[in-house]
Amino acid sequence: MASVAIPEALDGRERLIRQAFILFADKGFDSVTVRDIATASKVSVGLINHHFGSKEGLREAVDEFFMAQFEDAITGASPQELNSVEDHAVIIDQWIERHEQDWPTIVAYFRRALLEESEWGFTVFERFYGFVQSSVSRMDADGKVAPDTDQLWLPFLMMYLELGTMVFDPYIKRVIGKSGYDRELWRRRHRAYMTLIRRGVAPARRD
Amino acid sequence: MASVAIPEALDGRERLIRQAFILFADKGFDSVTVRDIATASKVSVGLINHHFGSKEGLREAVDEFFMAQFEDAITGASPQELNSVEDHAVIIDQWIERHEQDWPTIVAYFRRALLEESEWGFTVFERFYGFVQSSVSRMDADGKVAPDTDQLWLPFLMMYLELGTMVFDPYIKRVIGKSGYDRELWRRRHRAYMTLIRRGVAPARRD
DNA sequence: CCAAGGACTGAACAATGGTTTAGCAGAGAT
DNA sequence: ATCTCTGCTAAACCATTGTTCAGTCCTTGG
Repeated sequence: MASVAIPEALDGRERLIRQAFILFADKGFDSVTVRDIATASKVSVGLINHHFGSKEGLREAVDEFFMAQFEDAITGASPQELNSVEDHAVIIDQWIERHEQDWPTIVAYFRRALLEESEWGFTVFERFYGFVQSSVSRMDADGKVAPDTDQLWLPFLMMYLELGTMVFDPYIKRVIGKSGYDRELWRRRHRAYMTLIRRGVAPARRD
Repeated sequence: MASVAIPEALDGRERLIRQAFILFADKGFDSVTVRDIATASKVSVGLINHHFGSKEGLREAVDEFFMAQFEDAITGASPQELNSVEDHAVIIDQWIERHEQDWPTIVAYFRRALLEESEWGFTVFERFYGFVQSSVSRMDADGKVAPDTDQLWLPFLMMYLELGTMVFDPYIKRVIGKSGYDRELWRRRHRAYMTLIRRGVAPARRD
């Protein structure tokens, strides 16, 4: 339901990948049986092993499928000019905007991958880290961050704010009834995030 | 290895709970078989169903066992006086300090619970949220936070910083070789966290 | 001293789920 | 027209895993 329907026209292999993507995102790799996937894709069980060798092989194909989108998004966004630490958040926001229709599935899949500690999940984490880290150190070179900033932890903490929003979204849904990526909520989150990064939580010092 | 060895003297029931706690934390509920647990606990498979009815029953017992520690920690810390938003972080730090010897297992279990979205995981999340939320609004009443602060998101963002440190610790280990809860690293994280909360990342404004 | 009940065992059971395999249909090449 | 390769099917296979059950041992109460 979260994602766009899978075109009937695609061949079995392609349907399997896309359907498995949705199912893995929704229930996690272990909880989805090959029979579930086959039925939902309207193919026979055997086809999975025929094309991918094993269930694990299917996972790899799905990871690749997902990574293609992710990679494209990262490289597509990079060339932009970064003027402050806040900018990288803006880039992420834009990416989310662009992927709006299947964002829920992407979040869910990402979430699973990160929490299942698959090799691939680590790759994604590392890549994201590199992205945030380099923009922080570039900003530092430009004197845009406080001199006593911890260059090791700041990037991690900033990642936690982004990744936390993904990983804990199911809980946000239960606490306030809507996804944190809901239009209005997301806008608010953006402002709150920016404010936190810009000046922390303390009241403005009256100088 | 992460946790203290289980005393031989304990009866089967108790050994099962503690051993399952460690195994669940390490590999996740689904990936641990009842035989694994039984063998590690030096009892027979049948004993699990004898005491807990089912594997699921054992999980509940383990959750309870875990919650007991958690609860005790929360209530033990609450009465303290809170003078700024930073203080709740200090309380958390103290708690971690107190649980040092089996902290790694606690983190791992917590992590799993959140991933699996068990009913219980939600309870823990909600409880933690209540804790952070109430301290933020109390601080607000005392004029300790900026007036335009987003009362909904700030607590969540602060939670993400704490929970992110737990949930992504396996990745931290792989990126920098040590756990984020490693003595020295943790100290640095504490400072970085405080700085972020206090004044964001921008250089001090020269007034 | 005997009966009862609870902790505990280990073999047997039944279901689940990933994999294998024999075979079918259709498209393209010879 | 036949051969062959490929996508695909469905039944059968078999290891794994949670659960059940008959029975042993030991402690406690009468």
